[in-house]
Amino acid sequence: MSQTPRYRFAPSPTGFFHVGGARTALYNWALAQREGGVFVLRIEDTDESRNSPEWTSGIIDALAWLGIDSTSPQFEGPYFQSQNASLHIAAAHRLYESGHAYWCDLTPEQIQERAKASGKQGYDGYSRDRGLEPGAGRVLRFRVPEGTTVIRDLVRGDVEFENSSIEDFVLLRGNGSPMFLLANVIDDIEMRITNVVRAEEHLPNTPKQQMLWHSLGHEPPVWAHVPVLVNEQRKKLSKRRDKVALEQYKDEGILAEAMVNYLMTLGWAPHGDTEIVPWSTIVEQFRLEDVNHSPAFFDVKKLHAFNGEYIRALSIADFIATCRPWLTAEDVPWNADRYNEDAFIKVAELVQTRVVTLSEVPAMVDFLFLDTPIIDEQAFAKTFAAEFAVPFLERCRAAYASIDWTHDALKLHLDALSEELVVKLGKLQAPLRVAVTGRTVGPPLFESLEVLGRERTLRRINDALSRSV
RNA sequence: GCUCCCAUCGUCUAGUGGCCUAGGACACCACCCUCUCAAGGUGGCGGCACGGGUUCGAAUCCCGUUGGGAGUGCCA
Repeated sequence: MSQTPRYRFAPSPTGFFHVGGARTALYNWALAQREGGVFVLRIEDTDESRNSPEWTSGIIDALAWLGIDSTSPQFEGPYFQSQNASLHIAAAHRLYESGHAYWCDLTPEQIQERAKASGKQGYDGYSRDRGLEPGAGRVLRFRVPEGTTVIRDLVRGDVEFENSSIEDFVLLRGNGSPMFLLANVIDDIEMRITNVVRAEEHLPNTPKQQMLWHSLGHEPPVWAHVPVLVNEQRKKLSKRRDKVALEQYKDEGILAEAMVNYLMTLGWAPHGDTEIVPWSTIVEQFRLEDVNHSPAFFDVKKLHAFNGEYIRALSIADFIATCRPWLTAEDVPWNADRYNEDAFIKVAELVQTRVVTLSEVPAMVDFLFLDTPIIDEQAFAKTFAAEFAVPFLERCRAAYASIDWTHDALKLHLDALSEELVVKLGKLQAPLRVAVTGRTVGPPLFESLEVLGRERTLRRINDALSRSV
């Protein structure tokens, strides 16, 4: 009879949610879902400097954005490591009483001196058999046994560590507070965790944790250490150098589904030859045994490609709804009261295939809501340098004053002009586009004009004509 | 330094001894479509780090070399 699998995600609240953490959380969540297990969230807040209540709600929000729903029956927590401190300390004392740990009065400086004198690194086990009693400033150290420790890891297979290469590590600090390693293990035991899936950087700590599990009389969980995410220099993603905050990607208009899908293809791939798959497929197919062993480059370009796919897959109604927050934000280039959703709806379809992130949307339609367009000077100079530009615009102005105001009629007229002036339509329309939208690229021009309206179009042509002389 | 991990196109990956003339995706290039730009379509470029084994047969197994990475706190 197998027990229900209990996975866990144990971030420390450092102020923002890291994309690497997001991937680890997603791995755990996918597995818990598929196996009918539980996803336990534990906030590892035992370091004072990494603790602030709003960080925690930030984590919950980030998880929710990723689709990890804290109200799901398969979600448990959040638990707070700091609240279990007495449990950690009690366990440490049990370890002392059973002979698995001992007290040590060496200061870090003394340890360094001894290491220097002996030519070996680290703590040398000096206090192992000194039979010290607990006392002020004394740390409790784990007595690492002889032998070897084998970690059964689902992604890496068996990893062997020589115990002699592991020093007697600290369980309790001189001030009596528990160390992370201990707290982590005690919490996992307490929460009946059966599967630990986390980043590879924890692998070197795992033998210590496994020894703790055994010393405390428990069978260790199933381990799985997944490769880290790296930057183009192939270094672990760091918040100092790299853009790693999930929030930043959300703010630039990355869709959660795209982020989730992309993250899952780092170190793993769905079956078949498309990587764009719904979460349900991922849950069906994801197995730790299939996770790649080497670090994966977090490629923003590919993330954007995924995002473009997801944006284009949206129904037009969903696309409009998804754009709304970006079009009604504070920092939009037009006066908020000038925003007209009906106008946006008319061009939405044309915008949808032209953006990769939602943050690009406002700049693509700003000319509709601005009194006067934001003129790109370089584009203006370049397009108005053409000989035909001014005469063309003058004729355009004359014709557009009376023509039927539909994109077809608008275009038809330019087609005729194009033939007459022997300038290809593609070139011909450029000055018009710059005059009206301020830019050289954008949604199809005649549809844009139709939505803009005759009056505003003519005014902008006038403005352009007068500034070009 | 020491411990551990890793190695398929530029990048993310498929591949678990014969289906591999190594497949897909992103990026890149070309062409088609086209009112700009996209989107879409078609095609192209490009890889098993190296050296030894094992085997009738190796990207796949073993060993070594080289190259990367992670860890190495009274941080988490």
